[in-house]
Amino acid sequence: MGVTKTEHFTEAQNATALQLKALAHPARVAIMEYLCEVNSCICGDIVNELPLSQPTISQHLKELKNAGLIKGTVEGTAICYCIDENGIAQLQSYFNQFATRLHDKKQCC
Amino acid sequence: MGVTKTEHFTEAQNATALQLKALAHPARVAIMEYLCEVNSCICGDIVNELPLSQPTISQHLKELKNAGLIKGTVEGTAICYCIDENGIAQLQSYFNQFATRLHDKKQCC
DNA sequence: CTATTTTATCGTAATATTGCAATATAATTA
DNA sequence: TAATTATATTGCAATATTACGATAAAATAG
Repeated sequence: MGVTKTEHFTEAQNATALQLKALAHPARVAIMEYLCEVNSCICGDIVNELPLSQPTISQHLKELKNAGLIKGTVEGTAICYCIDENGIAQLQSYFNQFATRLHDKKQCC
Repeated sequence: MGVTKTEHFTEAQNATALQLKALAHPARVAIMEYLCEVNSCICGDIVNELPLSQPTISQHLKELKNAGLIKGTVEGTAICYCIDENGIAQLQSYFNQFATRLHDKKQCC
């Protein structure tokens, strides 16, 4: 055992879980917030900003990219990572809809 | 290695990551959506709704509760679990603020 | 008190994640 | 082409997560 039973859940539920999983680590939250904060599009000086090794940062960036939360474009020898507004918009929409549906129906506890 | 370096990130970043981690599994997304959908406050018939064993559901409920996303009240031999609107409000606010800050600064990619 | 019902916990196997040193790859420069 | 710079990949050890059978605990009913 120990393997998530994705086949039993809806596509949407699996997709949502994957997107949230990409943000379910403080380093990746920190990367997203840093990319959001920095005006210009910042490349691998995330490595200088965070107290993690270059391979570890690279791995976290890969996960964020796979989840559609950031995108990277080659820029000389460096790579320019920026936030993918689409991914954020999806999460924003998910929680806004959730909250709306929640207020429609009274909670009992 | 293999242990998350929480001490290097801000309290807020760690808290956000923990909350998102609680939702980073399709079963827990499904539980939240089920609790949201069901008008009355539903107890352990989540077990009947989802294709997972009772101990597994119980474990997932515990994680959601620890993260402040649901709350449970004893009701006879059963337990009534409902969504904690506070937790959802926090996540909703996080992504709304993130999106707002994002639109203020131009992205380059 | 005993049985029943409902939920939680324990123990454990299978798998996934995290982090980094070492190394590889890709683009540029000399 | 060779050296340099920036990033990615590999391999591995430590730890965490997922799932469930077995069992315990809590509340009620008889």
